[in-house]
Amino acid sequence: MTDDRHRRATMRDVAALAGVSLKTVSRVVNDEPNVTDATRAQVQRAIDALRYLPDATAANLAHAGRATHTIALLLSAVDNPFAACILRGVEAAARERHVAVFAASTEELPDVEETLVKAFASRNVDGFLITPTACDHRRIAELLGTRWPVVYLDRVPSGITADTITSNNVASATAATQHLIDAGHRRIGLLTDRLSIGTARDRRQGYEDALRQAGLELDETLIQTDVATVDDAVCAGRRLFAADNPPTAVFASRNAATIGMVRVLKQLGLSHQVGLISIDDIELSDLLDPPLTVVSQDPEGMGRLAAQRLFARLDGDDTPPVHLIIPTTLLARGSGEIPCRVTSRGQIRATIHQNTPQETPA
Amino acid sequence: MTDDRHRRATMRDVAALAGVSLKTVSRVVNDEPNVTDATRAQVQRAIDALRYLPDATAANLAHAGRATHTIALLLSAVDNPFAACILRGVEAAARERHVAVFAASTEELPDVEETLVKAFASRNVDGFLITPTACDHRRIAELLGTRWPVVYLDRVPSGITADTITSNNVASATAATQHLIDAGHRRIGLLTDRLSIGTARDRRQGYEDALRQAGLELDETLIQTDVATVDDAVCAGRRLFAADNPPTAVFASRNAATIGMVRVLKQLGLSHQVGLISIDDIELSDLLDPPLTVVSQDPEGMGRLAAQRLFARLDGDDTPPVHLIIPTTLLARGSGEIPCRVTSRGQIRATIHQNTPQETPA
DNA sequence: TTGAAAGCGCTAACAT
DNA sequence: ATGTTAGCGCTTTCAA
Repeated sequence: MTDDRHRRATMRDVAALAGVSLKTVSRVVNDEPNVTDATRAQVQRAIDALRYLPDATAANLAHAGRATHTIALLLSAVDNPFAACILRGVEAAARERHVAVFAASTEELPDVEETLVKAFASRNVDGFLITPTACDHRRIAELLGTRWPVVYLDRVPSGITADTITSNNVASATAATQHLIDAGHRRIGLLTDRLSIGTARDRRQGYEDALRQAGLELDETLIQTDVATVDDAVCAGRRLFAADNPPTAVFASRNAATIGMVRVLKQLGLSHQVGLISIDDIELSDLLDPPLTVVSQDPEGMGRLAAQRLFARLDGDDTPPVHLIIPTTLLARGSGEIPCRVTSRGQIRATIHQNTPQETPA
Repeated sequence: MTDDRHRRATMRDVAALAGVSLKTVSRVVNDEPNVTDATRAQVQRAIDALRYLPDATAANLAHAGRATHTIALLLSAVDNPFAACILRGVEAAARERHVAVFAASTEELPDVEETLVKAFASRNVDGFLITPTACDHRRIAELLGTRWPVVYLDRVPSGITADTITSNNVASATAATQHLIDAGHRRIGLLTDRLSIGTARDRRQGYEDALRQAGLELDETLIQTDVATVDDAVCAGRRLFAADNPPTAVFASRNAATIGMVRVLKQLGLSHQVGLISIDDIELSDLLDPPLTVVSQDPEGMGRLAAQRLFARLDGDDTPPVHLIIPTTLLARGSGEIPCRVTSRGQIRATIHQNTPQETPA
């Protein structure tokens, strides 16, 4: 061999050094009974001397069907703070069971999602935790069959029934919108993601519910969909406030939407005039001026719960799929309590021109 | 068998169904030559019918010493925005090579770090990317030997020489401190992590260098170490401003330190009186009042570069270890340009008492 | 209490 | 172009 230095000690090496059989070493490594203390010590010495580390994948292969103690977590993007907290929660639950976590980003692309699922299934993970992209998930469910349990996170997968953990999106959106209505607003803008994503649909639903309950009419021009990035949100926000009859408050239903909206309001000098409520708390949001009123979710709890559900499935739980809904909390911090001061049509628009004319499209 | 439904089709099953030998299926699966199109199609049909998915771990075991296309990334905490961006960069580079990434948090605990290293080595990862905890890394280096290459990230590991990617911490800290000096400050507070962490030592070094260059004396009472969390930073900040002769500006050398410091300054009503510069840009920090002046790092680039270095090692690069240093950028946005207005001793302290007496310790 | 043989799912080297 | 044999590192029989 050219690079024997790279070779790793095997159980066979340990057995040879300790002067026992393979199986005896196996017994010691796996803490099985029927080994005398003397033999055990002898083997242990060889293990230490060779710095032997068991090969978990070979062990798994031998005892076919046994757990690899490895799971895969598919997020839209691992660096989104919300996703990062989910990962944290998953990791916490996983560590207790000595389970390792593969983390990956789907980029919201069904193709990437499927590629990742195959890649991890091929690596023999025990199961999957997936934030589903907006596509029919029957393909993935078929691919995984009954061999790999899946728990869906944050969004309900379409086309299938499976274990799912989400926030109470409709109720959260209703509460957020209601909160703005309570502050006197009648024209409330909505920023939301692509409606192919269930979460976005739910939040729009909650928004509409609140308007209806308050007897307010739905104005489609106040609704900006397909807001996936901060830049999208900036564009959407500018569009809203360049319109003839702009909103007096905005409900930003995603963290990216919120960040963009805060940026726009600041640029337009409207931070203290326009009400703003957001879903998803972000670091520093309580230190903004005004502090951000948010409907705070519990991504870490979501991750932990999803992992626990997956482990229950792996432990043999074969009860019907459940949809667990995690409650949210409205944190009134300032931006959502700005009263509706606009009485005459167009007043806010005038303010825009005055402060930052260059920001308003021709 | 009790649960044959859970059984996964093997290459043998495919061979049987296609009426060919194992090896022929193997050739088709691995796109090897010497299979007629007809046979290939025949095998492919069996693969599709059985929804066969190759077992990557078995393949790896067979061709011993071959890559598993799996690496492990150890971060201090996966939900820290800085760490999450590193993960993102690593993932981007890894995906190009079809490499899967295990992500895990050390919690800054050497024991956890070692446990994780063993857990991933045992799972046959190809190599490691590690943000080292504050401990002698010879143990880990010995454990991993030459079998597993390691690239260290963000911090220089102590006790060993190995591939390492860091920011230019000393220079960044010097620049940050110098920036405050340029604004007229003479008493500059420093918030930094435990000095057992190299990064913290480097940043303190840079701070001291800048003071020395400006002919300013070092005042130990202005230096708060062991700031690891936001809460630590809040406490440290209060201590600084409760002192007899408080600083007129602060250099917060970590994102947690910055967040805590912003909080304290806001509570004390000093946001516009005290200069503040930070290392590590955070989402929303440009929207604070005043906007935060930061020395921005490139965690995503760091992650990507580290992964590329690891892959180079895996591809056989055996040149001596390198220490790659990623440049940083000072973004002057407001908080760091607040001029030094304090002329008489104790003036700031008076302000504190006036605004929020309850915040000042007895 | 210990060990020998068989085989997990796959690939390498060598037939045919 | 296709198949056979051996074996990766380990665990499971089952025998001693």
